Amino acid sequence: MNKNQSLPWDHPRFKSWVSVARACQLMQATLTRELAPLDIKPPHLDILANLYRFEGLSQQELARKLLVGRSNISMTLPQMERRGLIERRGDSRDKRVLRLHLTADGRQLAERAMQIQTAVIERSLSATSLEQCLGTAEAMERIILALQAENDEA
Amino acid sequence: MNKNQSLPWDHPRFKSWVSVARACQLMQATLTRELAPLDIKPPHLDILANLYRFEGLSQQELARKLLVGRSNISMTLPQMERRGLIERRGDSRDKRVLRLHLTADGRQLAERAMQIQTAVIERSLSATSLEQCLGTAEAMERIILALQAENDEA
DNA sequence: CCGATAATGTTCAATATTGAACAATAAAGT
DNA sequence: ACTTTATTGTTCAATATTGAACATTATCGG
Repeated sequence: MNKNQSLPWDHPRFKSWVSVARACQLMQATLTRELAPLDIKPPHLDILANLYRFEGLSQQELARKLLVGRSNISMTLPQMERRGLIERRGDSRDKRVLRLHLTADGRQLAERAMQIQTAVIERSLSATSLEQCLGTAEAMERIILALQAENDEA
Repeated sequence: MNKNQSLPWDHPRFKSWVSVARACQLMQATLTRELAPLDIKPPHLDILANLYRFEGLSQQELARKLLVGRSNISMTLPQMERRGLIERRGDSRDKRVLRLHLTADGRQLAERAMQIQTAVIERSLSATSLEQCLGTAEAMERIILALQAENDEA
């Protein structure tokens, strides 16, 4: 009778989420492989893409968007700066913050990397209808809200 | 005209996938926090859950299921063995492989951890209908197949 | 049987990630 | 003005993860 505890694998929502997690992991692995020729990894792409879209972000804001610690950003950015991909300029009003900007090289690399990422996504989702994609996105947004609410109280 | 290149954020599938990835990251963070009292992290739970379900797995098989390198498993398992959660017994037919088993403690911890995980999932997906969960799972399975096919050729 | 090839697990160096402690600056409360 | 509290970025030690090189054992072709 299994100790009166139903196994997780019998929960439909649990099983669904396992599929989501696995797909994410595989996507990550594929993206890592495809980005290798550019000599960057998914975390770098995340940074480049965010700076591409949101010019002048601070390190704190960037860390929050990427859901990583400040120390992570603080140790990763200098590498990218040395590679000439980004610039860090002090904010004139608040001497604590550093505002982040892409260089011309960084912007170009960002475009190439995002093109690769888009291609991978298009390939893997090509068998899924637009409607189902949007439905999935909607479900994910609800989950994101629920988890953010939980994380905020904690 | 943006260099004749449409931005990724305009691709509906791209945007959908971003939601998926973000939800996964948040779920991971939440799970990490909720598992802390048991003094384990998501990777350990993955191992425990797989051994709970598939008794006698080899390290290689486990690594493949979890999508991590063999070396990862090879460095993580001894810790769990020292904690008395698992056992590694040599296979009698093939002297290369080690077969993995949960101890009584390991099984108990696995149950508690899976209960926590299930609770987190149920909470975060409660606002999503079963139909939509299943629809999402179906989409994810298709994506998994596509990505596995890609990874296999490479 | 024997040599070549493949599979399994281990080790090691390189890299990534985290959280805590810290210094500098800003904001708020008095 | 001044003390307290918060915020931002950095540093450091601890931990995780990876890929390559390696030793051991299996398997396959002759």
